[in-house]
Amino acid sequence: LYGATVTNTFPDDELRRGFRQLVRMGGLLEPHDHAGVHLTLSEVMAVGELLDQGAMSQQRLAELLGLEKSTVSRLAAGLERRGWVARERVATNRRFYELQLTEEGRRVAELIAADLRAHHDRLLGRLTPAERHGLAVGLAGLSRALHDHAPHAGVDRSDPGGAG
Amino acid sequence: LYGATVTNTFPDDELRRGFRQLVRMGGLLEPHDHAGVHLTLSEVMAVGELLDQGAMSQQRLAELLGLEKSTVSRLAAGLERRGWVARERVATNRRFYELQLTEEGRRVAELIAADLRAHHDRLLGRLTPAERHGLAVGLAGLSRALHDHAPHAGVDRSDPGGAG
DNA sequence: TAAGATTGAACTCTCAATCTTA
DNA sequence: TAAGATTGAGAGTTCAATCTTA
Repeated sequence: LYGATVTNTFPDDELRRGFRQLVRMGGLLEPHDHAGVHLTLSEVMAVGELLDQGAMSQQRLAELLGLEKSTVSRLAAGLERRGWVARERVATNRRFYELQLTEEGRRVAELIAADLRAHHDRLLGRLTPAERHGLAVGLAGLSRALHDHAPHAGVDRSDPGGAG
Repeated sequence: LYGATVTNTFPDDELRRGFRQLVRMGGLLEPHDHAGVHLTLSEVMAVGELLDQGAMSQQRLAELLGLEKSTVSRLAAGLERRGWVARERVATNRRFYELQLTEEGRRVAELIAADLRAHHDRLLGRLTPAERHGLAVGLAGLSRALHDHAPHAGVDRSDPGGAG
């Protein structure tokens, strides 16, 4: 990526604008209106995790989604209000909520999963095998590099030492 | 990516959660506190575009950033208030604002550019050559596939005819 | 009418403070 | 004290409606 001819002052057009646009467009997760019901991106992610992983606490869901516990608190309340998620205090430790898909919630989650899978199939079908392979390899590496560098990993994030 | 053994009901864990986490972590664009001044991600992008592309209208900036014109209106007002961007109505057509970095704005933008480049250098330095190559190839393909599928490209995403 | 820019309402999210249970 | 969950304030964004200029 770097090393090629650089015409712009800002770094790395491909990564920078590319990633931003990709996610802004929501192309990877949209559409999130499924079968007449509307869900936010985070709600789609949430029911997906509950479908795949089963019952869990709000704290655990927040970790999986990369959201604040306060956000998940409101998110879970919304899903409960719509009848897709049941929230029950854990008997042995009443600090915990146990989140679980209702029957209706499971139905919705499975519809979304099918929609999303079809969407991704179409999307990835437009890539060449080399591009699909490259994406898998490159994202894995990037994810690892970001994780090593993450704030919560204890790395100094604002070290200006290597500027230039 | 697809084609491998699928254990989860929701599609494509790698893409789905990976991308979401990547951007949540902000690892690609952070840090965006530079030399004592704070900028939002969108402000960083904005001064970057103005540095690279020169003067432009708010509409144009909104396109480049993938933001609504209303968002850019407030964003530009903020940058103007802080003395980094000059907004002048175009003489020949007073509907347009011409956005342009001030001298101070250019100084800030160049600092950010250096910070960001160093950050990306460190990040990409943690990837193997194969991963860097894969990322470039894969992202280019994904970007193309998303663009073909994008709403503004005229593809049937939500059938504008009856969506009211 | 059309196009660029602005405003107001609503939504998602974070952060800090607080409540509740252990 | 500690940990899970909730609440309130504030930021950034979108959408729809409006203002301004052509």
